[in-house]
Amino acid sequence: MAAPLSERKQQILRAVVVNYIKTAEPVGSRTVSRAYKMGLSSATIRNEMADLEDLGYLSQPHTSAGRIPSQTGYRYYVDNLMDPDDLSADDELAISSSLSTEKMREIEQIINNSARVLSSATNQTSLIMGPQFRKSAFHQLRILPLDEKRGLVVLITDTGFIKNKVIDMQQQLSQAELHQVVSYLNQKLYGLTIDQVTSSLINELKRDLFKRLEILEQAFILLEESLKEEKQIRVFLGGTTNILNQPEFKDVDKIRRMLNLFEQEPLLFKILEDSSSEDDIVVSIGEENEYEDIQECTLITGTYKIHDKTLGTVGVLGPTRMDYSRVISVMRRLVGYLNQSLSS
Amino acid sequence: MAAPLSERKQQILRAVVVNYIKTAEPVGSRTVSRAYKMGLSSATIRNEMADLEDLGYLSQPHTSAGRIPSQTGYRYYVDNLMDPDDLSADDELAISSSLSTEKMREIEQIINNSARVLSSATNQTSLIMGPQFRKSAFHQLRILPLDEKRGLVVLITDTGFIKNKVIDMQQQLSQAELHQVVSYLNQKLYGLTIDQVTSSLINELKRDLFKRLEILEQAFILLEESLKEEKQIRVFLGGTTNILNQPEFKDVDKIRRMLNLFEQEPLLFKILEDSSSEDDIVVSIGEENEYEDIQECTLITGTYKIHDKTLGTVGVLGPTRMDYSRVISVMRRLVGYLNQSLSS
DNA sequence: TTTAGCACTCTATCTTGCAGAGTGCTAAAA
DNA sequence: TTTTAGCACTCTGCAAGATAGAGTGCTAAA
Repeated sequence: MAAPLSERKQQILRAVVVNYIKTAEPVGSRTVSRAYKMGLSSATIRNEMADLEDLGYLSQPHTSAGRIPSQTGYRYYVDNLMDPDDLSADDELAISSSLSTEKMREIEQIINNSARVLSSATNQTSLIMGPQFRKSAFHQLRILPLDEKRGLVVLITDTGFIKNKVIDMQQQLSQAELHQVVSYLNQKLYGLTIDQVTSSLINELKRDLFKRLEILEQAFILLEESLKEEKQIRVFLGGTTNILNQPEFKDVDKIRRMLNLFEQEPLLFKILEDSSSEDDIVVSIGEENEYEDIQECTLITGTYKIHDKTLGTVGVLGPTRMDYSRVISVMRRLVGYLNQSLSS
Repeated sequence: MAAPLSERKQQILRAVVVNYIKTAEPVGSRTVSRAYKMGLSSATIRNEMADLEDLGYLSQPHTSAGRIPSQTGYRYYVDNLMDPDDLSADDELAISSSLSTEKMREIEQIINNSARVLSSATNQTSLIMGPQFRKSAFHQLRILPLDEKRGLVVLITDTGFIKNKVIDMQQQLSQAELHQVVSYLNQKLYGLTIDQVTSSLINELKRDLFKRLEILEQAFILLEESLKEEKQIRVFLGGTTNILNQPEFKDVDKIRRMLNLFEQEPLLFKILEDSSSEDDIVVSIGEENEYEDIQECTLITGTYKIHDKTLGTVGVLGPTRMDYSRVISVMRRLVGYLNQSLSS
């Protein structure tokens, strides 16, 4: 399998992949010899293509059709043959304008826009995992009295999350006492990620503060509920209808399975999390994906950060026949802008 | 058009509608005479059916096919012929258990669950408009100092919305001054709906308070942004893939148009708002819908309330061939539970 | 007024035939 | 030894017919 391909074979493989990505039609020897003038007749190309098929890089839908890349073929293309796609000025503009011009304070809105841009620039479906609340670090807890009976607990993280909850206070507490308790909690919790605020830690704190327990019970409930509630993180989708434009999804049954998948947020979350790496863009082709439902697809993922801390994952999902170099370029650019606009 | 139908014609019309809803196949005279033994031969039924076609209640896909209900036919059925569907114990349980058992604090989660239940119980796509922030009444505004340079503005409505925003305070303000300003605002705004807080009102308030203007500028921005940002209210969808099971959507192009519609939240919002009435369940059949995209569909809507105040709209969207009586029953029940669980 | 009977129409499906695209192989040319 | 031309062969997709089935409308009898 690791036998290095001759220069000529590489050129032919590239030609087939590029052509198939563009046309979605099996590529014949004539097409290759004509379109990519390398001074070879179709017969020669035919022989080479037969070799490439034996080596597992190409396959034939039926005896008298052209060749299409196999999964291994795509992999070889991505690893060795692909040349980087320079984004057009238009693309560049589309990405930057939809992200940076507007002053978007809401992180949710930024993510949503990103999903839209990513899907429309790639013509595929995009999935973006929202920032993971649980991985954020505890920053500040406040309790704001609303009236005699109620208060507002506010929890702020370093990544800009603000969680709040109205609580009932069964027992009156003086301003000073409240302040004292709150600052104790802040001191204990500061810098911990939400994940680290386990219930055992909460219990420990409760013991320390048991005198004021009744009032703070509700505040602890906020903490605990935050943990539970955010277990399923939102995954933002863009361009789910784009798969309908792909000829490989003209079968209604495949469409159904795909759309069904899109409705299962927790699963999408797992898929994204599993196949992504913090460092670079990851390309998972066909059966390289663990999840059966997307083994006819390619998933390309990247991660975005705020102040060098990984916040979430960005993904593009489409048929294995996808414009790899374009998607990768777009994603790289998008992630760049995203990092930049989140850090401000 | 208003000529009353004979009892027999009504029975036949009902038979055709019921049968077509069930099978999605044109209904022939033989089928009607056999299945609904009313002691008439198929020939007689044929004559009656020809009459019903002349009257506009039925139509024929082609000369030698059975009849299918026209839009007018469905309308007549819904208004005069339909008998109420008693929900099975299973359905009843499915609805109640997925809504009331769990202690769901988050309104978003309640709505989301409702959408799921509604779509799975009806096998159609469900749309639920979240509570309308803009129609909520202003309840309380608070400003909570976080540190020397920043504060948290909190806006609370009577329907339990809590909006907040971190603001920069360019200028130090004493606790007392802040308190004074905030209570002035609360007094002026209390009880107004968010819709009523127009920018002219805001400007007026700004004039009154112009001495502290710089600090409060940010608080006003929160108000104004709330107005803008919430213009497009979230519409929760359930069972979007259900349309794929409907034989009328076996055309990929129709599917695409439908799914495209589902991605346009503001449009969905308008559709729901326009065709709903506060009082009862509304059935809009085919071209009775204003929006071209759904003129091959039927939209059934209802509204849910909290303390007798209308919060949002619930809808079921599917082909005109839908099980009207079932959908209406399910929706009526769901809205009941929803009202109940929101008011607590 | 209802019914039986029959000719007619339309659709869906299956078969057949054919053109087009592309291959693999062989033998000749470089 | 490598490349090329030529040719027979295979497979698909499409169009044109053929056929069965369902259901109608009409007419004449009950």
